[in-house]
Amino acid sequence: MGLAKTEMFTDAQNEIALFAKVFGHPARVAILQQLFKIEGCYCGDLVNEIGLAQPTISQHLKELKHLGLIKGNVEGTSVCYCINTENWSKMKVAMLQFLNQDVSQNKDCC
Amino acid sequence: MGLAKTEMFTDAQNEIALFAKVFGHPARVAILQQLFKIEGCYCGDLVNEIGLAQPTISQHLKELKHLGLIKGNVEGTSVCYCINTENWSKMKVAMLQFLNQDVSQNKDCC
DNA sequence: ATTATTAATCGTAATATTGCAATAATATAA
DNA sequence: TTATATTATTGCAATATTACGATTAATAAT
Repeated sequence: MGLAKTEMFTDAQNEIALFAKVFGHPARVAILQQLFKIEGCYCGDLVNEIGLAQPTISQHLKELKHLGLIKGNVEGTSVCYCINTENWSKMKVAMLQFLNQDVSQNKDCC
Repeated sequence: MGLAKTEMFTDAQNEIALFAKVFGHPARVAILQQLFKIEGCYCGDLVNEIGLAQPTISQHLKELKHLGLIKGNVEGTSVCYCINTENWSKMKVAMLQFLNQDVSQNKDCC
């Protein structure tokens, strides 16, 4: 199969999984960290910084953009990428709610 | 390939990616939510609750256990699963640090 | 116009993931 | 001991992911 049965789960569960999935590769983690750190965030800079091939970085950027976590602006032959702060905040709401769950009663049931 | 070049990234980046990856499937999200919600957390209960086949649930539980986020205790023929609260907290430290990043200066560089 | 720069896309190989039927393993009950 | 209940493991098919070379597209510089 290789394909998740998303119809069996709630929208909230699928949303969390989608966001988590995109964070599930260290290259995308590194890209996002770099975008938070650097103001000038050209694609080529990320290729140099991270060390994967240009098409590979481009592909990871596409996934991040597709989820709305970053945006890219064409500047001549370059493309400037940066965090989509509004959507990042929205993502955080969902993820934090999941991560901040607490065991209701007895700490260790088993 | 299909295989991440982990050696190019920091331990912290790889750790975040590993945790995120395990949250990247709605079934594992659902399992964890159920374990937070219910005290008696038998494997069979999860099969009924979630609706995937028993081997599939068992496999997802294995991954969660392998990362240390849950623990399982044998009780007769059943196995009681629950959140490993200590490790969950440790995971949260790493994930929150990543999620709480803030853009340093100008909100939208592009 | 030609050439250089930069990034996206295509095609493909290698590997990983998901899901389940069949089976095995383990412990309890009769 | 034999049957029953519960979970783990194995094997396999379908699909997804990762990575990159080759190419294309688009703009800028000469």
